Amino acid sequence: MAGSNNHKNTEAGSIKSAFGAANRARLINAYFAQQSEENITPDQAWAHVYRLLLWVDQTTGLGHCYESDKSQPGKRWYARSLAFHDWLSTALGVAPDELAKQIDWLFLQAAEDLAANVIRQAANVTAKAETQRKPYQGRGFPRPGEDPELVTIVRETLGRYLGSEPPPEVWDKLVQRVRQYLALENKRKNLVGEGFEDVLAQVLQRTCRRDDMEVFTRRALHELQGFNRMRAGDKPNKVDVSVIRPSMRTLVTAKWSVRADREKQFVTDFTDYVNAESDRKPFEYIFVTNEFDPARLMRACEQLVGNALMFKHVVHISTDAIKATYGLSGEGKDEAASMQRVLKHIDEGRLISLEQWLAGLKSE
DNA sequence: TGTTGAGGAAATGTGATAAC
DNA sequence: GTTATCACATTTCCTCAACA
Repeated sequence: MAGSNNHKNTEAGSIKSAFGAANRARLINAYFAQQSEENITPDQAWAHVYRLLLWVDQTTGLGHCYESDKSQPGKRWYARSLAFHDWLSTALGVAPDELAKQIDWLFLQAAEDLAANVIRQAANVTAKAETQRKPYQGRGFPRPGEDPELVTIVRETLGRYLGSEPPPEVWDKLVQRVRQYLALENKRKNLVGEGFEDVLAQVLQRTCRRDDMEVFTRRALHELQGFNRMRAGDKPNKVDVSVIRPSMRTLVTAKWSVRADREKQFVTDFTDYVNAESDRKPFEYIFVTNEFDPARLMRACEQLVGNALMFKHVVHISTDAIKATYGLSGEGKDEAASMQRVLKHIDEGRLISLEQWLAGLKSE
């Protein structure tokens, strides 16, 4: 935990970067503080990750397990999203229409902090903007936030229900609120990236509880025990999550989901790790993900370097969720085959659940 | 010593096109 | 007609140098 740059972020009510590392750490701590001790175990790890990070797709209302555009009604992943939603709400013990409120905790909290920050600074900002606009006063410059098209849409839709014409400031305010509402969803990306690493690190530490185990996030490779500095001038290679024990060094790449161009990065990162290794002892490379696409999972499980498998394990937040989501479907021929292969990897212990990985670390 | 702004890095999402 | 790939969009936070 030490080493994070807290600045003035710790005072409650004055959060500078709502989505930044310091506030994320604060929120994750707050989340676990309200959990009962007996709930913080490997078998509940998936639930903590999903409660903290998983969200509901705004367009379908269902738990997000695949890209939104492919999960629309009528498309192949809509059926699977329904199955996933069913599994998840059952597993968490909530009604399907209540799920949205039970998950996405980290984002909802951070968004609240962000909104509070905007309000706190609003007066300041408008005052500043006034002085900036002063030299152009009276020349009919566009007002900030002005959006005639959006106003037209609202006006035409409401039509005769609109009692009287609202003043321009009210239109501006409406436009601003709509903008903010739509923009909010885009900010999630920032949380799913580094936030996933933070949550994993906390889950690791809190469920394993070993004195001889250290967990780091985004630490430079050469600062980890037994890895050399790279050539001077090269930019340092940061490891998403690392688990250091006397018996083994585990380097983790954590990606909530995978995209083809990012798959290549796994191999180049691994090559860097191998080249930097200086203790002459083996280390593990592990991939933790919440990806549901069968082809992508299959490739990760089967990726070779030289003639050996690259990842010691591929870890999924919940292999039960995968099984439930795939169900009996599989429309394309290739896709059905990929699914079968992923299920086989689960049976054979190549693709394991977060619970299995944590239990292994704990009892080892 | 503290603040500010520019540029960089990193993340996922999306649309177009190529390949099968 | 589907899948893979590419290129780019969008957003935020971080770092570092310049400045008051």
